[in-house]
Amino acid sequence: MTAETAPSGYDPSAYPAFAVTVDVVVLTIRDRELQVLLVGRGSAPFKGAFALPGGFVLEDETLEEAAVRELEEETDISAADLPTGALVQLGAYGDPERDPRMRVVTVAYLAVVPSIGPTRPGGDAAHAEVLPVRQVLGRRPKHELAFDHQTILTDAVEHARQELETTSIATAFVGPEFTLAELRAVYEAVWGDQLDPGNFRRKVLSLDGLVTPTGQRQASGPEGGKPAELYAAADGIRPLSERFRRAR
Amino acid sequence: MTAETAPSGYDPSAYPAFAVTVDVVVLTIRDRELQVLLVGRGSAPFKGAFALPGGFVLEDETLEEAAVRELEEETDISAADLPTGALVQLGAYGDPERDPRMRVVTVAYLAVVPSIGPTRPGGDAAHAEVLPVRQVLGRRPKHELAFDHQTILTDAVEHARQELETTSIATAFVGPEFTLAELRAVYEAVWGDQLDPGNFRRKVLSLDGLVTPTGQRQASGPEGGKPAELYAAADGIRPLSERFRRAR
DNA sequence: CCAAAAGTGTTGGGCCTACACCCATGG
DNA sequence: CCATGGGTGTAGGCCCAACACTTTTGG
Repeated sequence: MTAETAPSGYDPSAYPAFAVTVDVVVLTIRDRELQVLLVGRGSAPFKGAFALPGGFVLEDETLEEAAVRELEEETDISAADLPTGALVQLGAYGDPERDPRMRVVTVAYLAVVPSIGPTRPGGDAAHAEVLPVRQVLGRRPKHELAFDHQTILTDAVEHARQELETTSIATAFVGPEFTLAELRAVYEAVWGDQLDPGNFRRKVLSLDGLVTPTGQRQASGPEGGKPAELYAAADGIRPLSERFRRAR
Repeated sequence: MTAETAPSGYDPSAYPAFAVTVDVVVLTIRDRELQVLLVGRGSAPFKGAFALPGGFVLEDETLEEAAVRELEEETDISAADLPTGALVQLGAYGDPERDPRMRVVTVAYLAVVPSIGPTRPGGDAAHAEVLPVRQVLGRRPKHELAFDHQTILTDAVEHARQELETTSIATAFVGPEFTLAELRAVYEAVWGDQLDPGNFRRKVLSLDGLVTPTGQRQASGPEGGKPAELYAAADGIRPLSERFRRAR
């Protein structure tokens, strides 16, 4: 009774033991579309289904360190490539039934990256793929993600949509230098709507510390057009001075 | 190696065992001020310090069920009193050093209630008190909350401020019937600024499904004044149709 | 010169702030 | 009748969506 009412004064041998894992939702823009990194499961349960990359939290690492480690183990993304704030916690998922074998509480993270290079299938992950979020979330029940990862992905996308409005997270989707058209494509992909290029430009430039001009210009594409100015993101992902309003 | 890369295919005896707890930040408005329920710790570590109410997650309950149970064990609040959405998860806190005795991952919840009646000190909680958030967060390091609860409380308040803008959570701070002045006092207490009564009224009434008029009027207070109209909240805490903007 | 994309100007409308003002009550 | 708070009216300003227009490139 005592042991159940406070995380203190308990007998260390009397608490229920849980496994704690992290799962990482790695989002990127590919082909002007929001896409997510998934691993195909090579063993039961959910053998053959896709799942989010993830794994156990080790004894002496923080939850965030575990998420970074999983990311580094399965992709070519290193911690140094992740600006502060490009990896955020989504929350804990701990339904007793979420893993049929045992009680596992997982802590989900959202990672936003400009691109996903070669992946390293690790552990029981047979292979890794980058798939459009729209396609994955539109699946019929029998083809859903393993465990409760469908729910986690849904929450992650909602979180990303929200953060676009309040933080500079959009810059984590693009490289170190980018055009405003590229940045606009991020908002359009994540929000799923079209933005006016002129109004977008004014809005972005009016927000303190979202982007800074580099003075450089990018060569025009194959279709011609005026060369775009290049911009760089501010260091780290920070709250915006003012909300970037999503159109209704 | 295999066991570390995915929450599957592992040997159940090979994973690191963690203790998992829930901690609940119970916020309410008292004396026109945002206040939080804290328990005084009766045993080491942090004996004598205040902490958030919380405790172990049991083998067969969800994280949210554990949070509700803790709430019911230490206060007179029952699950039935909590509208859907008045209890939300804040996230997981799992720094290896957060509990000096062992590895504990805690999942923090935010509960918003109209009032906190008599409390039941349980377990090693010597006593419970409701204290102003401003006072608790303003404390010097030596008088801070136990564990990382200072951080959790800070995050909870920030979360609540945010949710006032985007959801109908404000109605969870007041009783089933309330005047717009009472509701306005919630926003003022949580945001820490003054709102224009007239503009507040128009804004609240313009938002779909935030409040519905009961047709009743409340008797005037001791100071006189026009009797206020009474309103009821919509069922459950829901996202607002439009953002309730916080003044800068 | 034409198409295409970047970037700038402009305008009308909606919302919001800051008040002034009226209403209904207790003392 | 006065103080107090509830509730309504309204004018000015800011922001923004929409869209026309200019600029600069490739072909």
